[in-house]
Amino acid sequence: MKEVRTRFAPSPTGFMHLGGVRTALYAWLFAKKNGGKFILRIEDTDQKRYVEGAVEVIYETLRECGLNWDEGPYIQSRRRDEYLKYAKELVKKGEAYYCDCDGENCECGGLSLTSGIIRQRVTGEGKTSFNDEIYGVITVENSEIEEQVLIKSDGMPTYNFANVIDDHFMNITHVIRGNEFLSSTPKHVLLYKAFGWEPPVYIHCAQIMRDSSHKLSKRDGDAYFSDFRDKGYLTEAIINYIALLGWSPKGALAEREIFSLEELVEAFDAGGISKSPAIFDRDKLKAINAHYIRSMPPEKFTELAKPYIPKADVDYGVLCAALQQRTEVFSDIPPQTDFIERACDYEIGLYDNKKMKTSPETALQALNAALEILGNGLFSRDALYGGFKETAEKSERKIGWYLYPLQIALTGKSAAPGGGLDICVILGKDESLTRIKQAIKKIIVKQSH
RNA sequence: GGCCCGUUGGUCAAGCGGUCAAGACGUCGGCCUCUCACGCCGGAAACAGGGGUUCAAUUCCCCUACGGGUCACCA
Repeated sequence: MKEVRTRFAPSPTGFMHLGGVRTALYAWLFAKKNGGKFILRIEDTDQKRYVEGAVEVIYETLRECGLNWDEGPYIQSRRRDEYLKYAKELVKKGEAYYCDCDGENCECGGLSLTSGIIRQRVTGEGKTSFNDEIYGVITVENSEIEEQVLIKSDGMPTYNFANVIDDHFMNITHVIRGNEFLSSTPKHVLLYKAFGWEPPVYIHCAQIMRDSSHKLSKRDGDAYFSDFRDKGYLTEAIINYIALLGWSPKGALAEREIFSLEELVEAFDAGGISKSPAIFDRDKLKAINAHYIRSMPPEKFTELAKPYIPKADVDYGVLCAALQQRTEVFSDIPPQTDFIERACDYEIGLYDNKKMKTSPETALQALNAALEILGNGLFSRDALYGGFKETAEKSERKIGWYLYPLQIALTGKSAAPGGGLDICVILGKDESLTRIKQAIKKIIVKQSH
């Protein structure tokens, strides 16, 4: 059996697009699943489009995602003479010719041989067909295929030519790429035929879309892998989601959707790649990211969350435990923890709560009680809870009647990462007492108006 | 416009001639509860349309509609 060899062949013209990451992922998974090799090749034959630093971003992204390449990176621009050599061979065989400027769009201005342009010769008769693993047999009339340029006037090969030469000599067995190349594949097949080579197996993947009629583009602001990583998404979650966008496991695994990279290798199967484009769903990505966050060890969450939390003298253990269930993306943390530095500004109407049966008036009583409970006895969650419970029972009120106002007083927010009691423990005794006193003063001042 | 490809709930999707047409996200309702969440339970929601083939079509074929890709000395 021939060794499976796949490749990822991006051009360094920007940053890593999510679609590119997905293509790389599928190619990598396919190679690993079949015990083969994954090759990286940089297709930089268009010098005008070259973007400084883009190559490094490709390397870093692939490494960060765990998609390590077994060979390469091969750089096409450094192999230009190779391509020219094979183009000349085709000319010798009569399968290609120096551009004679008959082409409508030819710009070599009658320079003919000196233009340096080499085109493939295509007889307008017959058909060319190939088998795509996803789309099946595709056939086109040769009359539809143009006599494409192989070597440009600057001596560089075109994509279509370099791609074929490299895939052949790098022994690529399976070409996995986006289906924007589906239409140019017949040209590639014709080139293989001209050389007398065996074409690889083709696996074309449908695009990732922003909505039903636009693909996810760089202009949307978050089409890049780095956009998501910078917003606080976990790379495992991004990879997991991307894998499922356009591919799904079959049979017994059909209902499963949380996969580590290793598990994806195990489950991957090209037959599960879908023919139709998939719309990128931010909510779903977020849900998967949330799943990863919630199931990570608390210590790990604390470590990753710390940079997003204001530095202060608080109980991080309790805070992070509360935050972990409330974080879908790390960037959710700052707006939840802004109360740590000081209680947020609020209207005393916030004390009105139908379910808790509270109001600014009752809050005054509740906070005074809290002052007493906090002031006496031990400052621990259990001790405080006992204190509030006892007080609540004596007064025949629900514990929330005391604790909800406490939360407001401490945070100034109707929604906080934890109830009043938790916030107390997080802030500590002194800070809590200070804030309660301030809150009491605030209510009294407002009410006297 | 020519050529190529696609079309199951709002989204990702399972299904590969006979199913009450999975599951997840989202959404709605409920439970839990010191807020908000988490968790749990439940609901609404789909085979683009029309012809065939067949005892039987979501599944096979054709047409239409809609969508996408491609028609460069870009990849």
